[in-house]
Amino acid sequence: MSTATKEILKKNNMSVTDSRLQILDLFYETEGALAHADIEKQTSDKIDRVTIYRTLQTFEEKGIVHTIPTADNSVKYALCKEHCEEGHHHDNHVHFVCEHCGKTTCLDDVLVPEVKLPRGFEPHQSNMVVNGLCKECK
Amino acid sequence: MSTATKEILKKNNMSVTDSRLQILDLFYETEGALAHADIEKQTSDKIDRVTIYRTLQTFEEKGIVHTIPTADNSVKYALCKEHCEEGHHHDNHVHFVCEHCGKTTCLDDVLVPEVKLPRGFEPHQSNMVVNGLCKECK
DNA sequence: TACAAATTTGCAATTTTGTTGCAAATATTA
DNA sequence: TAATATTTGCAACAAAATTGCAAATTTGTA
Repeated sequence: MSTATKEILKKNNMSVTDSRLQILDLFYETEGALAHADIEKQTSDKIDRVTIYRTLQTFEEKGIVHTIPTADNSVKYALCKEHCEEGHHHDNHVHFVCEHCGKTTCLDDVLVPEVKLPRGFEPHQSNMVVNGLCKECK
Repeated sequence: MSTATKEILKKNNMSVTDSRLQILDLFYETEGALAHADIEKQTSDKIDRVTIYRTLQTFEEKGIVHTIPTADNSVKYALCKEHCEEGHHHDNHVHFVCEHCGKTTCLDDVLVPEVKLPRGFEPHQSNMVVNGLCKECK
């Protein structure tokens, strides 16, 4: 329901609008990540494509969602589970993309392992995406 | 020079054409990965956009280059250093993207570590991208 | 509650990115 | 060198994303 999502918007100093509520609700109802096209299909036709782009961008800036780098280079978004503040993401968990159904899952409990980089490289953030088959598709 | 790259094309059963030589030379001259736009800028205007798309696709199929999934979801290509055969890539190394200069580097010696997935997930391939500052930009 | 200010939205136009079909040009093979 | 096969460039198209701006909605305040 919109009550909880409403609070999230307020907490982040965002105006509470119908589009934002619908899109945020959708994220909470959905298991796995969402692409722009998914959101367009699964929300009211009243919401313009452009609004969806802008909403996703705002959500990302506010630390509500994060983007996932997938192997096929399609942009996907998922809810930030915790610790994300404005302008600074902590989505240091592994993402899984199913090769069969295409669903992208945040493995919140699997942290991206540290790696030793060659001399001179200063790491700030790591991303890891695993492709394979999910439970349902095996 | 084109002599070496020419051999690579021949070895992979590809016709030796000017476009392919130019693009492959560019990869050998360039440290770090290249996006389609980079190639378009840095080759002769005689080479058509479409040809670049098709050449990159062919190179990938032949195992000459591989794609890199970056956090900003732009498609980048880098030379496969070794072991890549037609239709089967072994680019299981970590990629580094500099936040300052934007350069993408293959860390050929840093292998993507294995992670333990939750029950039910069957991994096939892993990708890891580290963001931060490179030697030059620190 | 009502009003002014600030923010957000939708539309239209445009840009960027990627794809396809096909004839002309180029490369390969014999 | 001629015949065959492959590749290229062009044009048209399709999809994805961005921008400016006026209208609509939301917010803060009286």
